[in-house]
Amino acid sequence: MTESIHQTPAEESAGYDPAAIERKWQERWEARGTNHTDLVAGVRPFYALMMFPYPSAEGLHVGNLFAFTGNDIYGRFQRLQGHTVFEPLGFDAFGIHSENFALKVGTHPADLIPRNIDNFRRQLKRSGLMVDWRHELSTTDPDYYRWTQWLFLKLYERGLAYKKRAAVNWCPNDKTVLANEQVINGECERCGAKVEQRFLEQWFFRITDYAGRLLANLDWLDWSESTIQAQRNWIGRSEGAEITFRVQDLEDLTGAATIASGFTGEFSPQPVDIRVFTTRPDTVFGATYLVLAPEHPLVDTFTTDEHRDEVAAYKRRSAKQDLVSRRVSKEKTGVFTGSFAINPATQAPIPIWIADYVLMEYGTGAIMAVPAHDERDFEFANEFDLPIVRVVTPHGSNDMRPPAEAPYLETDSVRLVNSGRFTGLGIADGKQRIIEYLAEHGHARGVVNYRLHDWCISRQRYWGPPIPIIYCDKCGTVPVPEKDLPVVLPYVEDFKPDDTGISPLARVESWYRVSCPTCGGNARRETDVSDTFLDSAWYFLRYPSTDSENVAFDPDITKKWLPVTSYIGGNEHAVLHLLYSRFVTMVLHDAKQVDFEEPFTRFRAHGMIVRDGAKMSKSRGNVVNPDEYIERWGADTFRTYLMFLGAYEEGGDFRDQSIAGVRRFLDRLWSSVERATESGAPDTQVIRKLHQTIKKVSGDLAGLSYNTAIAAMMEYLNVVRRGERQAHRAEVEPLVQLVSPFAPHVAEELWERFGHAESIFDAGWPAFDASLAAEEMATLAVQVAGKTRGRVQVPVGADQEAAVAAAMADPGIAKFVVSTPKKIVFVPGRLLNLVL
RNA sequence: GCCGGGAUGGCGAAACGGGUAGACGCGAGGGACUUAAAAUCCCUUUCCCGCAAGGGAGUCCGGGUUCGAGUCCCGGUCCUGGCACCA
Repeated sequence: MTESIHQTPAEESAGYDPAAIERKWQERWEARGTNHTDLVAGVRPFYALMMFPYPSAEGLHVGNLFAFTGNDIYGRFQRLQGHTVFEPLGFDAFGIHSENFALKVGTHPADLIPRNIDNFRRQLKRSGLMVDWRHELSTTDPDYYRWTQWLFLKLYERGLAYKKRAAVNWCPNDKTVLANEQVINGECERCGAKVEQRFLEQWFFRITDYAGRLLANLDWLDWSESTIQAQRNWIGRSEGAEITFRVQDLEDLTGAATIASGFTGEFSPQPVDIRVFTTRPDTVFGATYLVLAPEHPLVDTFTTDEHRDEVAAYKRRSAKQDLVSRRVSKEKTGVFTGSFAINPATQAPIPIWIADYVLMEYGTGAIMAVPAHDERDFEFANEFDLPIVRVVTPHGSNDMRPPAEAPYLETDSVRLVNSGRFTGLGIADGKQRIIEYLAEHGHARGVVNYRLHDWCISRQRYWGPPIPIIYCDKCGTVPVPEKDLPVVLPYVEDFKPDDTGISPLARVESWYRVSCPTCGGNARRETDVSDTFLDSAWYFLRYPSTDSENVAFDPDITKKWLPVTSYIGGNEHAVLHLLYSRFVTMVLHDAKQVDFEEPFTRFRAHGMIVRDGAKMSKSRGNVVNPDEYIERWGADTFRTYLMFLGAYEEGGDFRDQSIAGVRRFLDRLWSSVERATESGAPDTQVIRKLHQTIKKVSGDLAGLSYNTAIAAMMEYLNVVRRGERQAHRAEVEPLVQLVSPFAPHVAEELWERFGHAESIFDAGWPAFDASLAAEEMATLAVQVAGKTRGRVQVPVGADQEAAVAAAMADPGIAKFVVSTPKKIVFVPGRLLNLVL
């Protein structure tokens, strides 16, 4: 029992030897298959999913481990509660990150990635996750991306994949397409050259067709509120109207328009209508000019000869600008087209301009400008001396002058002015009545717009799954037949993007030259690869079916295991990854491939872990390398510390000094178990505290409140050990179970020392006795006139009378009660307030 | 600019339908054990006044509601994450 005093100091200070124990149990788990999930026979399936990592060359980031540990604890807890838990892990290894890194260090990604994955797997295994490694996957594996390509075909079949010309960021120096993240202040992140806009034919998925459903389901999903909000904003529903403005006197311009558009056929004197989208149809009387996006297809048809050069120059200029800096620069530029349109409300002719502050991608690519009530229009009107007409004013104000700065008035306390028969109406009424009025004359209709864009999945890059499409001279676009999948990404020595602006695969003639699957004639493959987000949009469907060779996901297994029971990940993926996964799942649902339309029943976003108050980054030199810490403190300590440093859903601050406290806790637990006695009876007060602790920890784990669960266990252990008392086995054995999700290795070891042959993770979760968990005596805070003056002990359930008597019996309290209380506030078991 | 999250001791943090502010841990101070140190164990530790008993103040700032506010409401400051000319 008191062996420890005979140990060498070094051994004693170590408390227990994590390295030996962790090795022992990791080996034993592997040998016993402890972490294997019986996907077929397992009862009460629980799919505990974590966002799979991108296997970087730097190795596992502590942020990954923070996320995974939190998920692992939750999974282990569910297992202990009787679920069959499936906790798979894989690698998101395609993409521009890997490719760029490989370029930088001069390795081939196909060589680099397996090394990185090996390193990640080693690190992950060391950290003691309950992962069933038999279901590991990598998105770069042809057995995986074969089905990514299959997924593309499913979308294509359903008309949800289409090709169109779209702008990309182009670095004229590196001669390559850049992702938006690679453009820093309008310059290439690598060489600093000014980035330009280029147009390429690209594949898109029609996610906008699903905007309404993607939005509506957010109402019932059990997800972190912040994530739901982010998705709502991203989908960006706005209600408004499409209003049609007719271009005036087009007859006079048609000759010019015909020439400009290269139109050589028969002239037909069709009037030209410009449709605009607005959320403020109530302000149509204040629309004093129209603005079209420079790339709007109608621009040339009504640009007058006089303005043709200027317009053409402006279009060239804005086309040259890269996508990012065009958004960043707020200066208003634009040119007049020379034409006028009729405002359908006022019948007045208003000038038509083009300007790059109007985006072709949103709405109709054209707006009616109401400079009095829109900040951007206001700036533009001031820049170019365009008229400003006030049409909204606060109640009771007779101010008809144009506002000095643009107030975006949309409240209950304003009314319309200068608006003909609608003057005097409120905003909501005005909107409705004006739409109705314009609609009668065919000038308007109510519409809903989303800011969500279709998903561009083409990447003019090498390191990704080739898009399974073949272009035939005769048959046109032909999807690769399913039986020919996968379209294997060839090993290409020179995968550097070049000045063609198209994928490196376009240089590999032996690969792209194929015969048409339909007619056998000359054909070539699509040489773009798909977006990494497509790889990760369905990986959760693959995990349970990694053994299925002939289907992407086995129908029976999928029915049993999906949708995912619990998904935990970072909010950096709140929008793209989670939205794309939802979209893909909905499509598969519509294609009768799965019987659910939402992939993740419950999602929780974990927080971010910083160090010494600042985000970890290589440049700051404050990156935590998990290996070092596991080496020094052991995986159990490291895991528990990560969970202790802050609220899981909020993140926390990593402090080197604080980790020692967690290690001390585990050391104390160890020594208490070592010294525990089985003779006699446990202390009843301690047992009472134990049951309270079980209750508290169970509740905290269910709510991911790991930090407070750990605090509760520490508090309990302090009670057990108070005054160097020897613990009874019955006092500490359940504590070992409570600790096991956090510190699985040491818990297994102690469990074995208690004489159990089975894994602690198959032993269930300790139950608490509600009557024991309840307190006998309550401490009541006593306030006199709202100030806390003392506390008294009363039996639980004591009534107000008893509480007052107890309070008045305390002279320290009674002395403040200088008059008869006017009012007594009594909260049973908590507080008594004597109001004088 | 818009949308999230946040601000609590020397430090990381607790306080979950408004009800004992600071649980738990780190650090610090004191003590025990030791020839000594480390480790371990015990005590103290929000701040101010006081030898003490005790008293006062206190959760970013300013108001408000309430018997009672870290928590709710109004206004502001700062930090942090995301989006960004979305009509």
